[in-house]
Amino acid sequence: MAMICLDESTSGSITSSSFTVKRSMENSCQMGSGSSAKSNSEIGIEADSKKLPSSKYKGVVPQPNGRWGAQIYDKHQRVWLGTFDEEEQAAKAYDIAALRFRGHNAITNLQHTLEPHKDANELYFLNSHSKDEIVDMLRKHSYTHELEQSEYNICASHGTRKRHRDNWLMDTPVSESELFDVAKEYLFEKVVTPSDVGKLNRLVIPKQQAEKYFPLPTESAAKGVLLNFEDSIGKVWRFRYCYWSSSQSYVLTKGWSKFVKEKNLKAGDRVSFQRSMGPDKKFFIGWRPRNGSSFAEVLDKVKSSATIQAVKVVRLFGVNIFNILETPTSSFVTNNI
DNA sequence: ATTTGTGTTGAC
DNA sequence: TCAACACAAATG
Repeated sequence: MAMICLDESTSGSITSSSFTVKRSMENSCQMGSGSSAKSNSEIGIEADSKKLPSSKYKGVVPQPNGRWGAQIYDKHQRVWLGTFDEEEQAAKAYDIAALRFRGHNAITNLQHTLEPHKDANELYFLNSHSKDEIVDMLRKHSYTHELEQSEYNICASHGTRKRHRDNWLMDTPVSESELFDVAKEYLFEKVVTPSDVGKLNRLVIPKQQAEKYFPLPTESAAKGVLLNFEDSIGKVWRFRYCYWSSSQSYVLTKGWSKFVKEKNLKAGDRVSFQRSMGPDKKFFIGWRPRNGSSFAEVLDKVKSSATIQAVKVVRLFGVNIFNILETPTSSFVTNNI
């Protein structure tokens, strides 16, 4: 008889009694075991069942008490990301870990909106911390707070580059090619004027920057040239670039209004330009709202520092992330801002 | 007493 | 890699 009782208990009926209350509210009936994932996600599990309900989210596993665990596998090993009240919280935790562990192409549960500067901050934050640090934050449910804290710090600490000790460009498992095959040099940015976004279909490039970064052969100055610029989502924009002798200014003309329209540029917004550092020398264009985070401002400031050799901007997760090259003595050292 | 999250297994 | 499951370690 003892044997029978043990068999019954191991199947879960005893322990289930204490927690089925909450779970029974959330779930309903049980399905056949075979098919699983998709169907279970919408249907749920029977009230009295000893079976735990599968989550519809990747990396999310049910807990006996009705809560949800999050886990991710890395190097043949499970990494526990903590437990959460809500299934979606666990899913989000997995997503964050996936982005940190596997890069921007990682499959995630939630469809994250690609908001330019907000994402840049978060991705920069993610890669400025070790996997362990991110996991700790997730397990302690402090990730969001830490992230907000860091955004404040980034804006508040402009010149100081002490904040992050870990150099993600040096020790991160993110593949080097993934980072450097898209390395870009930050050139400059302009706060667009009302007429830059008006009906004139032109953007005035500040003379100094224009002559430095977009040199225009005098023979083609009036006629202009066509320049290609790739934006943060990989779309290529073609603008006519020429010199207007009447106003003695360099301008992007044909094609510009289309960019203004699609990006919904408003006066006061910032447009930035980058150039790939490889042999190809492609141009890139970016923009951010008037009150966006001040990465570009940081770059402009830190670039004027004597020890700064160059500012590298790399594209990661579809956004631009920058890196400083400086020469303390003779050797190169890479650092975070 | 409860909850976490690890040990383990088998499917993909 | 991944999640299902059982249960020991951890926690209150």
